[in-house]
Amino acid sequence: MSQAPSKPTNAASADCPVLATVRSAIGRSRRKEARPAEIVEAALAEFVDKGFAGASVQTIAKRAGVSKGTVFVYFETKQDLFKAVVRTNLSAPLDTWRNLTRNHTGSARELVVLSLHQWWTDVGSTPAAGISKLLMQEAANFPELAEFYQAEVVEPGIAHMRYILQQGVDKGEFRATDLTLTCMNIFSPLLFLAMWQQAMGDKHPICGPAIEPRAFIDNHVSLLLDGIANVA
Amino acid sequence: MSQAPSKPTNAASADCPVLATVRSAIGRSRRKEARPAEIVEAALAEFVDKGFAGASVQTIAKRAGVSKGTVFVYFETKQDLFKAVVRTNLSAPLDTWRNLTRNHTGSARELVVLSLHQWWTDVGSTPAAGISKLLMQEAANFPELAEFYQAEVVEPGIAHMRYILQQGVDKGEFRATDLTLTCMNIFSPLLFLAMWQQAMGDKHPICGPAIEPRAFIDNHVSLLLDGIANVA
DNA sequence: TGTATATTATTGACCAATCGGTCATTAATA
DNA sequence: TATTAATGACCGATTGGTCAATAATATACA
Repeated sequence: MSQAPSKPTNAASADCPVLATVRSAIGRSRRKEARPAEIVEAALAEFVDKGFAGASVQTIAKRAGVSKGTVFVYFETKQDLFKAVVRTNLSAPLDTWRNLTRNHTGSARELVVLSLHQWWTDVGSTPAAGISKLLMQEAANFPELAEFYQAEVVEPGIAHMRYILQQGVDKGEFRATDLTLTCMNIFSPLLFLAMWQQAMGDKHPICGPAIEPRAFIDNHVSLLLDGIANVA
Repeated sequence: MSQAPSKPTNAASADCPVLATVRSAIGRSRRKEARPAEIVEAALAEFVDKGFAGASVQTIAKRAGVSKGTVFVYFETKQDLFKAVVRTNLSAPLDTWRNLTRNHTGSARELVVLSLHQWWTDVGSTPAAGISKLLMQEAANFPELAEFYQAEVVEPGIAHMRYILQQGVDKGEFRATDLTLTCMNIFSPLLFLAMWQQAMGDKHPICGPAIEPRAFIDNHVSLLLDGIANVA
């Protein structure tokens, strides 16, 4: 209304030098259905790298191969985009776990090993692992997301592992412990490793010889099940 | 040189409504020695809350009870301040650990328990724990800090725990495992808990009945030493 | 099938606000 | 009075967010 329509200036020299994206060459294309997913995917990478405050919508748009305006066509605010990114990429591999458990005929011990390796395959080693790192930083500023994460990932995950442990106890394979604490102790090294790799992974050769995830998990399971104490 | 010296305007009505700090009432005071530490302390809280990009120097200055200009008197850039914050608050309780180990006469098992509880007392439960959360997010953008953290905290910590474990193995208390992996598996639940409490702690009643750190550690140690498998 | 029109997905110039950072000025101390 | 710690108005750059203009498509008509 009070906008001054001085000059549109379609000068193709502005500041966006290289799009560097798949669909770069061709100018604008119209793909209403595909856009949100593309933007969310680009935003995931950017948010994981820079955090919520550090990520710029401009850069996200560039990564997605669209203009900044387009981002705001599909997401009202930067916060909304952030929430969409988290909600989209949050995942506990619940269905896989359920199948694993349902079809399992061996020992509870084997099932624990399988579940943890499955988690690494489905979550820990995927871009979705970045969400954990992201939420750890932004939880205080997005309490609703923290609750969502708690309800959709943490609690179901713990409930499932708790079920496996309980079966092991019932069958006499495992001794009785505080199952909730034990579940958290089972998951925390994996979550820590996932975040660590998100933070230190690949880039600069820090952390000496990077941790080999599978060996780490195997060691963890070995400690978890048998402990390190020699039978006296 | 090209500065336009229009009007200094000492109007005491600017935009800084409430200082809300200890020394609020009195105007300016001159305490060259105390300033850096005060600013670093205020910055720690702000950086931990908001991350590097999300924290504003203005707000840090307000928390420290000084003006923004003063911050830049003592720290050249925001990045320098950030580095100072990390370097100042980084701590492995190495000396405490060394004394613990030197004076210890009991079993290696007891020493592990003591060391972990000591870590929680000296680091995990203190504001310094926020540094772990912070570095997890910013490591990629501050590789030098990541290396510093690696060299000053991670490696000495692992080396110390490794020493304890080796003694246990030598005395026949512990069985032989991959000591490096085992050390990381020993520390990761504690680090995870520390970060979790930094992220979710106190505020909004997420995470059901918040984790009780000491119980968590005891459970962890119990699993670590004895495992959960029943002796068949 | 080819052309004109209506529709709408996409754009980028623009805006107010805020950012990190500077520096001439101010006031507390020696 | 001389020294210097502390200040806050100011700067250029960048931010999230808006919107009239633009161009790619679907539709209608020939």
